[in-house]
Amino acid sequence: MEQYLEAGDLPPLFPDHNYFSPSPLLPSEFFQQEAALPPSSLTPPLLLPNGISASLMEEREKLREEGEGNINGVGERREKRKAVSGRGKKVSRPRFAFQTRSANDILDDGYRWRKYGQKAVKNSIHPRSYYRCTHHTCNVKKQVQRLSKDTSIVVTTYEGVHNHPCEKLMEALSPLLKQIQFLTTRF
DNA sequence: CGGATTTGACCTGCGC
DNA sequence: GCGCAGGTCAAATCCG
Repeated sequence: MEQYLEAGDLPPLFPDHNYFSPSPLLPSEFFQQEAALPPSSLTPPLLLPNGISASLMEEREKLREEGEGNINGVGERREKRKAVSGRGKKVSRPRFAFQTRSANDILDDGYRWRKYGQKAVKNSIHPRSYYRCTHHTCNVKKQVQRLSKDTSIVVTTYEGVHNHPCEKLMEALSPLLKQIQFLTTRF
């Protein structure tokens, strides 16, 4: 389900950024604002990019794990990709996007992200960056792109839901939790 | 030295 | 079938 952002349903922890999405927008609507992208290139709601299914992604993950330890050549990689292509049905993943007005591209949302790619976007001077959550069991992704129309605005698109607590949030809360625990045992 | 980032190659889907 | 654009991979490189 492609989600709208409701008031009070803000993404977690944006200490240094001015949240900037007063009206709910779909991810595709954000990119429609960005005239850089022709409507035909907009990803339909809830589908993975390029129509890759979640099951296909899982299969690729498995292949990557199996291939761990040996260095795969390009040809071998191609064979493996061929082996998993065209299978699985399209499974939807939750996606939502929002805008922030910030000089910094990287939002501190409390989660840890590893950058795995960057692509130049057509008709836009700013590249789009691709990030994956570093938590080993979590395959949430996000895309970060600065609007070419208004370069002070960063559009972040999240894909998937974290299956683990936010590290920074837990870190911030732990002294408080300890104190509560202490007080409840005393009284 | 290990984890994160960079970056060119590659894959896939889509429109013509 | 071909070319283009978006998304991903993984070797090389960087950095703490």
